[in-house]
Amino acid sequence: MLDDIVGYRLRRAQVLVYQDYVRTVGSLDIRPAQFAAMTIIGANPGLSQTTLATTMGIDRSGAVILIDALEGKGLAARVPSKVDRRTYAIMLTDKGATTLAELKRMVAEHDNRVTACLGPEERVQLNSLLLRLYQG
Amino acid sequence: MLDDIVGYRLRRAQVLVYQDYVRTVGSLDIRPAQFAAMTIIGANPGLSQTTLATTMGIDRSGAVILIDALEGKGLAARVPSKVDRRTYAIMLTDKGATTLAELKRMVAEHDNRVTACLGPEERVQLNSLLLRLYQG
DNA sequence: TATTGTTATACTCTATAACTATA
DNA sequence: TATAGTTATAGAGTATAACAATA
Repeated sequence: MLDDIVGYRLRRAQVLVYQDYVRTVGSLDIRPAQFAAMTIIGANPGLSQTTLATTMGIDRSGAVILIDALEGKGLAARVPSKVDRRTYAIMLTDKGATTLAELKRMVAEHDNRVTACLGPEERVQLNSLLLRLYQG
Repeated sequence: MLDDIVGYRLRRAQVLVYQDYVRTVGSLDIRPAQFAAMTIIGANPGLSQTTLATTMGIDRSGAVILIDALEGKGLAARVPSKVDRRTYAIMLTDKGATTLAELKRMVAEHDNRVTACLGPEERVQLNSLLLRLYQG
């Protein structure tokens, strides 16, 4: 009965995947949301906190906390914008870029392990079905 | 980059599915975990709180809070066990059984809406792939 | 007036550890 | 001693609302 509900399966799968994520990158102590933020900053250096927030689908106040954490670890930096003195350009530090590269390796390994029970074409299928679920 | 990571897609899909769940059963104010608990109790009347907890993969203390909430709404009841005075037999009340039946209809509708973008055989595929993800 | 970043606050979910009463 | 239920507490995650500085 519960097993026929997509939300229930999504949650159970996510719990398991999350546990493997923590086991994999636990030593670095970078949360999934922090990894997502670092990836987005790495691909869009100089973006504002509000842009980061809307990209991640969270509130602006959440981006503040996220950047606070990354800044506290020396992984990201707030650079005052020269065109708009209300905003910061968010950048990865050198340490942040190095750490992100290492994280990407670890997360790729984690992703492979977590989907090890699926064949190559099944992984593609799963990703495509999930994508359609949240893109309509 | 993020879109290639199964954990990221799972989370994004789950957020969307959760929002639709809240919109669907919002008026009843029954959380997903509470619905799961009610479903399990309905299928296994008289089970103990510890059994419920292990079935749901949560801590015993979490089951206490869950049953407290259901009891507070008059949906479930703790019946003292006659064979082991440490335990309670957890039951749905009549109101709980009625509410569960209504919830199941609403959740089925919610599940259909959320997977409306998929064809019938794609829904089966998604459920099967998710199941294999957390069953190995 | 509107927007950016910020803070304070609160709420949900969940885990851990210690307690009690029973076994 | 081991287990069931309970409580207190703490942590992560996120949202809301209000504020100052700037546009």
